[in-house]
Amino acid sequence: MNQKITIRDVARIAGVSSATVSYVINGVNKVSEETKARVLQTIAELNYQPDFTAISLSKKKSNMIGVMIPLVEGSLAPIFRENHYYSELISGIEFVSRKNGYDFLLSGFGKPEDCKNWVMKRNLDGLVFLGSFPESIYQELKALSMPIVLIDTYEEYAKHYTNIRIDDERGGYLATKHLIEYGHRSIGFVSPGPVNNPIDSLRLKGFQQALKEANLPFQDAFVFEGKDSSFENGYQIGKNIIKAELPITAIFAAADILALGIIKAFNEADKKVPIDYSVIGYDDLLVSRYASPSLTTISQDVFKKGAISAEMLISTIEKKETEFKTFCLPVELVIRDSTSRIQC
Amino acid sequence: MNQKITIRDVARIAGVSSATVSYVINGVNKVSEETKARVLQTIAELNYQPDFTAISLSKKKSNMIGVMIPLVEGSLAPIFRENHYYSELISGIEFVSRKNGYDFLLSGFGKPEDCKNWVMKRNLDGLVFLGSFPESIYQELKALSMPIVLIDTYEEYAKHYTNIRIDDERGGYLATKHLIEYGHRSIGFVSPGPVNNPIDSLRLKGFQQALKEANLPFQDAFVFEGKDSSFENGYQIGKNIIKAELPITAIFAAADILALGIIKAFNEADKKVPIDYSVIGYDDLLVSRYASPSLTTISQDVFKKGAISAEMLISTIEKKETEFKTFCLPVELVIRDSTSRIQC
DNA sequence: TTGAAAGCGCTAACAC
DNA sequence: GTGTTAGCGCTTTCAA
Repeated sequence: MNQKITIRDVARIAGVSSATVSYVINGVNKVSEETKARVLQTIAELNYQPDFTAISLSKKKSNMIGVMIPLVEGSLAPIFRENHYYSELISGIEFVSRKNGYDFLLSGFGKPEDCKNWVMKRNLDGLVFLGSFPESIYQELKALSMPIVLIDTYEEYAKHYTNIRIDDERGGYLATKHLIEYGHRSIGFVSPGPVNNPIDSLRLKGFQQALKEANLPFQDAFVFEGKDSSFENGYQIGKNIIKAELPITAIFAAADILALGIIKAFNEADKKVPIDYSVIGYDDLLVSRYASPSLTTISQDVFKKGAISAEMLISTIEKKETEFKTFCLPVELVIRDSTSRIQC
Repeated sequence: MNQKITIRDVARIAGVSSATVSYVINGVNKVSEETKARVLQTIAELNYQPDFTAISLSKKKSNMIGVMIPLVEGSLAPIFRENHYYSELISGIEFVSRKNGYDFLLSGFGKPEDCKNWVMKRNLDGLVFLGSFPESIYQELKALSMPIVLIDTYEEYAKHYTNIRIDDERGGYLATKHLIEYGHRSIGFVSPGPVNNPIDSLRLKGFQQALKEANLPFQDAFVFEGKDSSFENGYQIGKNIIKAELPITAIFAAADILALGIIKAFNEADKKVPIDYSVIGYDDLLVSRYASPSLTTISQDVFKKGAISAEMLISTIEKKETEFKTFCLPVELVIRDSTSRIQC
C-alpha cells in the first residue's frame, strides 16, 4: 500500500514548512501569493487529501453531525421499514450536509447517557433529533454548548432550541375546508391516538376551526380515537364506523395510514369511496399516491424539513447563527380520488 | 464546559501510567489483576470515554464503515424517496454495526475519485456498495487492501469480492409456478427495462423454466419491456396490454411498482384484478401490502441482506474472515389478493 | 511572511 | 508487569 501523503510531504516538496501548508489550506495568516501558488500546485500534483481524523483531533471539530432517531425494540429497522418519512428526512439532511462538507452519523436513541457519550467519543459538531426525547438530554447538550436542532418537537420547551415542525393546525383546517367545500356537512374525525397528543390536538383544532367558520356543529360522537398509527388500527376504526351507522358522509383521518385502513374496511362492507364516503388523510405517504382510490391528503415537504434542519445546525456550528428559531413549515392540500362532491 | 477527561487523568488518579490504562482498555500485555481492577474502577468513577478520534489517528482505524449509495441528480433523495428498499437495507447495516461498536457513514457515489478520497480522509475501515458502480473503484480499493462488500452486483467480476444478492431466478420460477398452479396457461411477462439486464434476465429465466416444466410454450408476444421501474411506466404498459387484446389471463411483473401501475390501468379499463387478470409482482414493497387488491409478490429479506453485508464486512475488517464469499439469499412467494384461480 | 515546536488523546515499541 | 517516549497528521501559538 502506497504511503499516505501527509502535509509534511507537501511541505518538503514545495520547500516550505508544514505550518505554511496548513496556512494556505485554512486561509489563515497572510501567505505571499507566490508561496501560496507553489503550495497549491504541489497539493494538486500529489493529490494531497488532508486527513479529517487528524484535523478533528487538533481542531476539536469533526465535520460530522449526528442524527438521533427513535429506537424501536433496539433497532432502527421497524421505524425505517414502516415509515418512509424518516428516509426522506434523512435525504434532506444528507443533501445539505454533503454540500457543506459534513458527514453525518445515524444513531438510534437508547439511553441519554449513551447519546452524550457517543457525541463526545466521536467529537460530533452538532446533533439533530428526529422526534421527541427526554428534555434532560437537550439540556445537558446545551450545557456543553453543543449545537442541536429539534424536529417535530411540540413541547413547550421547544422554543428554547432551534426547532422545526409543520403547521398541523392549518393542515387540519385545509382538509376540513376541502370537505366542506365539497358539500359535506357531517364529517368524522379520526385520530391515531388520544386527541390530547400535541400533534393530533392541533389537527383537531384546525378541524374545529373550519367547522366553526362554516357554522357547522362539532359533535363528539363524530370523533374516533385509535390506539396507534397503523393500517390495522384504521381498518378496525373503519369497521366501527360502519357499525355505528352514523349519518356522516366524509372522514378526515389525521394520518394517511389510518385512512387507507379505513378505506379497506369500507370496501369490504361494500361502501365505495368516494361515492358513499369521502376520505381525506394527512401526511401524503408515498403509498397514498398508489392506493386505489388514490388518497386526497395534506402534504408536507419532508425533504425540506431535513434540509432546513441541517442548514440551521451547520450555521450554528459555524457561528453564522446564534439565535434559536422556530420554523413552522407550510402544508398543502393534495386533491386526489378519495374525495368527491356530495351527491344531492 | 468541563474539561474533557483523558487517559492521563485516569492514569494520574489510578496512580499508573497512561500506557497501563491503554493496556487494560485494549486488553493487551498482561496487567496484574490488581492494577487492572484499580484502573477499571477509576474509569468507571470518572466516566471516562476514550476519544475515538485519537484512537483513529494512532491506530489507523476509525471503527467507521462507509455505505455507498447510487446518486440520482446529485442527491440521495430520489432513490430514498421512491424506494424503501434502501432504508431497509440500511436498517440492517445499522443494526449489525451498532452491535459491533461501529458507526457508519452514508454517501452518494459521485466520481470514483471522490469515493476513494472520502475513504482516505475519513480513515474508513471498510465499505459496502449498494448497487453497481464502475469496477475500477473496487479494484483500486482492493489494491489499498480496503475491505469491501458488494450488494446486488451481478457482474462476472463480483465473485472476486464478497457479494450478496438474492436468487432472482428462483423468484421468477416461484411466481410463474404459482400462476400455473392457479390454472393460468397464457401468462405475460413484464420487465422494467430490457430483459438483457442481469437481474431481469434471471427473473425471465425462472419464468421460462416454470413454463417449460409445465409444458407451456414461451411466446415472445407475451413479453413486455418497459423503460424504467416506475408506477407510470407500469400504467402505460397496462394500457398497452389491454389494447393488444392478447389472450392472456395472468401477468408476472418483475417489479411491484410496475404491477401496481398495471393494475391501475386495468381498473380504469374496467378489468378487474384478480377476476379478469391475475397479477403478481416482485420485491414486496411496503406499498404492495396496502394496495387494493393487495399484491401477490416475491419477497426477499432486505433487512437480512443489510445485516449480512455488515457482518461480513466487519469480520473482514477484524480479520476473522479472509475469503471472498457469495451469498445468494432465498426468496419467498407471498400470496395476497391480486391472483386467483382461473375461472373455467 | 514564514518556521519551530508544542500539543490534540491515544497507541505501541522498547526498556526496565 | 509497568513506565518512558516517540509517534499518528494536523493546528497554532510564538518568535524570528
